[in-house]
Amino acid sequence: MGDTEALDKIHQAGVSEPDYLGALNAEQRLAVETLEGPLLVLAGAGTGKTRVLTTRLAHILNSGRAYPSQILAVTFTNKAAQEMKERVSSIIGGHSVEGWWLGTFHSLAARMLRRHAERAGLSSNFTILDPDDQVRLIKPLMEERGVDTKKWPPKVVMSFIERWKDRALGPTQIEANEVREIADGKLPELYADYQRRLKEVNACDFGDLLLHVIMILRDPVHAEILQDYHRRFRYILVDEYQDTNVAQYLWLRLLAQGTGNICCVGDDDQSIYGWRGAEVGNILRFERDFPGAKIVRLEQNYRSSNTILNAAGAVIANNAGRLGKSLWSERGEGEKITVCGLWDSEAEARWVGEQIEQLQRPRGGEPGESLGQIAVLVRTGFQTREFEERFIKLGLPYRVVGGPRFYERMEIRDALAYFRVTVQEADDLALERIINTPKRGLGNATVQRLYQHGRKHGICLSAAIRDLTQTDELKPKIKATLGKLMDDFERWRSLISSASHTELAAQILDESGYMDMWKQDKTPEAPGRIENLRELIGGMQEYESMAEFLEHVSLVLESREAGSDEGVTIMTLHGAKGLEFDTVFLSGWEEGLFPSQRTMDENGMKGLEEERRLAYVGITRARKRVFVSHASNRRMYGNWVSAIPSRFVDELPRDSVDIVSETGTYKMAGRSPHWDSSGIKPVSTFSGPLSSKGVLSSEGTLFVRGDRVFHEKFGYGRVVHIDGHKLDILFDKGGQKRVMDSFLEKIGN
DNA sequence: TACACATTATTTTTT
DNA sequence: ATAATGTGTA
Repeated sequence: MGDTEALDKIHQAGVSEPDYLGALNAEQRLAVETLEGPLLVLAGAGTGKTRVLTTRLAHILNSGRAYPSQILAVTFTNKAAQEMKERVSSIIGGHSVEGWWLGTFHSLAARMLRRHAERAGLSSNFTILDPDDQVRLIKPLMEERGVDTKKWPPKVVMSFIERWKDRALGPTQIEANEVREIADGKLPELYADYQRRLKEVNACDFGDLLLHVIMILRDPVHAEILQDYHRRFRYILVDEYQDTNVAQYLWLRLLAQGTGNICCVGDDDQSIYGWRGAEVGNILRFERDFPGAKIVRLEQNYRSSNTILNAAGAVIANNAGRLGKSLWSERGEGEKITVCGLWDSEAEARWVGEQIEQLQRPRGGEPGESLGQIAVLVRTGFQTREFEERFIKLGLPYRVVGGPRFYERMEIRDALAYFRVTVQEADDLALERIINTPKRGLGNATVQRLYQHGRKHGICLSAAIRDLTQTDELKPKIKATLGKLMDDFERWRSLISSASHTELAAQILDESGYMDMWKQDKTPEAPGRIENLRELIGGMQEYESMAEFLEHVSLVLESREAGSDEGVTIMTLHGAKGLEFDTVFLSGWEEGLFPSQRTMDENGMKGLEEERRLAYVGITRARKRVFVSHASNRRMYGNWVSAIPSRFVDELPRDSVDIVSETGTYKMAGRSPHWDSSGIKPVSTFSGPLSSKGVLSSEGTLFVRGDRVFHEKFGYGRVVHIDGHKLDILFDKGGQKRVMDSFLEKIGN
C-alpha cells in the first residue's frame, strides 16, 4: 500500500478524532504530544509504556506529520515488535503494517545491510550465523593459531568478540590490556581471523548486522546513504532504551542526526541485560547525548497494589545512580508480601505448591485464583525442575516458559541445515552439520580432507566434494556416498522453482533419510522431534519461498509454541520482563543464587545493582500479591550447598511483609529481630521445622570457635568462624561451608 | 568409522 | 546429577 493511500485509510478508520488522547493521563499525553526534538520517556513498570508508544505512533500519522514509511520504530525483542505491529495495525483499522520500518534492532539493521551489503564486502544474500555456527567457525581458527580449545572454550572467545561488537569495537580497536591472558592473549588476532572468515563465507553474526551498518553510515565516502536515511526517517521511536548497547546507541544517534526527533522509552530500573552488552549508561546519559532533550516521567502504575510498589521501590532505592522515580497506584494498599524461609529447595517447592492450592480454592463465595494468573519466577533455569517435579506430583497444571527455543532444537537446526545447503550450496557450516546426519559413514577424517581441498583451492565444501569425486583420491564407498549426497542436493535445487517450498522441504527430509532416522529412534524424545519437524514445515507456509523463510528464521529465534493452556507459569526473572500476573512467587532468594555470586564476582557493585533491578522487575510483575521464599539448602552440581537468605529479603520494608514459617503464619509484632538496626543481619527464626535444634538467642549465637557441631545434611564438623548468625563450619566430610546457626546442633567434643 | 567408556564442566540470563 | 565432550577399542 502506498503512503498516501495508507494515510487515507487511517483517517477513514476514524482515528481522525483524537479521542485516543483522552484515554491517557496527563504525563502519558505529554509523552505522546511532545513530538519535536529528543524525548526520553521514563516509564516505570506498569505505567502504560506500550500504550504511549503506539498512541504516539498513531498520533504522528494522524496529525499528518509523517507517512508510515517515514517512521522508524525499534524494539528489542521480536515479541515486542509483534505486539507493536498488532496494536498499531488495530489502531489504523486493521491494515497491514507490512513494509513499515517497525521491528527489532537486528531485523531493521539486517534490512539496511541487505541494501548496502556490497559496501561491507558482502553480497546481499549473506547468511546470518546462529551461535552454533559461530562456534564452529571460530574453533578451527583457534586451532590454527595453536590455542588450546579445551583450556579456552570457543564459546568464551566468541563471547569476548560479541562484547566488543556490542561496543562497536573492531579487531584493531582492542586495547591490549583488555585481553590479558585469555586465549594466550591472541584474542585480537582471533577476532580479525573470525571477521575475515565471515567475509569469506559471505556471512555475518548478530553483532555484525549493526556494526556493518554503522560503518557504512559513518563512512564519508557513502555520505549519500546516511543522507538518504536522514531524509527518510522523520520520527524515531525506541522501546526499552535501557537495554541498548553502545552499537545500538551509535546506530540510533547516526540516524537521529537527521531531524533530531527521537523518542526513547525505557526504565533505568529495569535494565537487566548488562551481561550481553546493554549499557544502563545510555539511558542515564540521554540528556547529554541528545542535547535539548526533554524527559517525561510516567509514575502512575496501573498494575499493582501500593504495597507491592512500595516494596519494589524500597529495594531499588538501594541502587546508586538512578534517574529516580516513584511509582504509585490507585489500586489500594493490597495484601502484604509473604516471606518464607524453608529447609531446602524441595520444601520450598512443596510450600509454593501448598500456597497455590490454597489460592486456587474458592473462598467465601469468591472463586479461587486462576492458575494462568500465577507465576513462579526464578533466577536461573535449573530451579524450574524442582517446581516441575512437585507440580507433577500434585497434578497441578503448569508450563515452563523458556528453555531451548524452537529454532535451537537439534532436529530443527538439522533440518534448516538441509534447507540452507539446498538454497545456497556454499553454506559450508550447514553442510558440515548434516554431512553425516543421518549416519552415512562420513567421519571426521573425510570432512577434514574435504576442507583441506576446499581451502587449498579457495572453493566451498560442495565444490570440493564435486572435485574429489571426479578423482580416485577417496575410497570408493565414500566417493559413492558423497556423490549420492551431491546428486540429492542437485535434484532438490532443481525443484526450487517448480515445487512448492513446503513440499520440497518435506521431500528433502524424507529423501535424505533424516525423517527416517528419527522414526527409527526409540528414545522418548523422538516422537516430539518428528512433531517439531512437521510443525516446522507447517510454519513455512506463511512465507513466500524457502529463501524468505530462512531469512526470517535466522532473526526470529523465538517462535512461541502456542502454550496458552491454563496453568501456572514457571520461568526466569528475565523471561518475565514485560509480563504481569495476579500472583507472583519469587523463589530462591538466597545469597549466591540471587544475587548471583558469579555476577557479583565478575562485575562487583555493577553486577549487584543489576541483580537488584532483577528483583525489582520480579516484584513489579505482580498485580495483587507476592510470595518470596528462600531455602537454606539446595542441590547444585549434584551436591548440597547451604546458603543464607538474600540481602534483598532484608531490603523489603518490614511493614509490607508477613513472615511465615512452614507450620503456620505469625505476624511480626513491633520491631522484628530480623531487621535489626544494622539492617543487614540475616534471619535466624526463618528456620522452619528444624529450628528446635538450633540455638536461638536474640543476643546472638551460643556457639564459639572450636565447637563441635552436627548438621542435618553435612554431618559433623567444627566451628571455625562466627559472623552473627552465620557460621563457617569445617565439616569432616565436604570441607568448609557457611551455614546458619539455627541448623546446627551443638554436641560434645 | 562408530561406539562404548571415561572425564569434564555445567546452572544465569538471549537478540 | 547430567550432558557434552574426548579417548580408546572393535
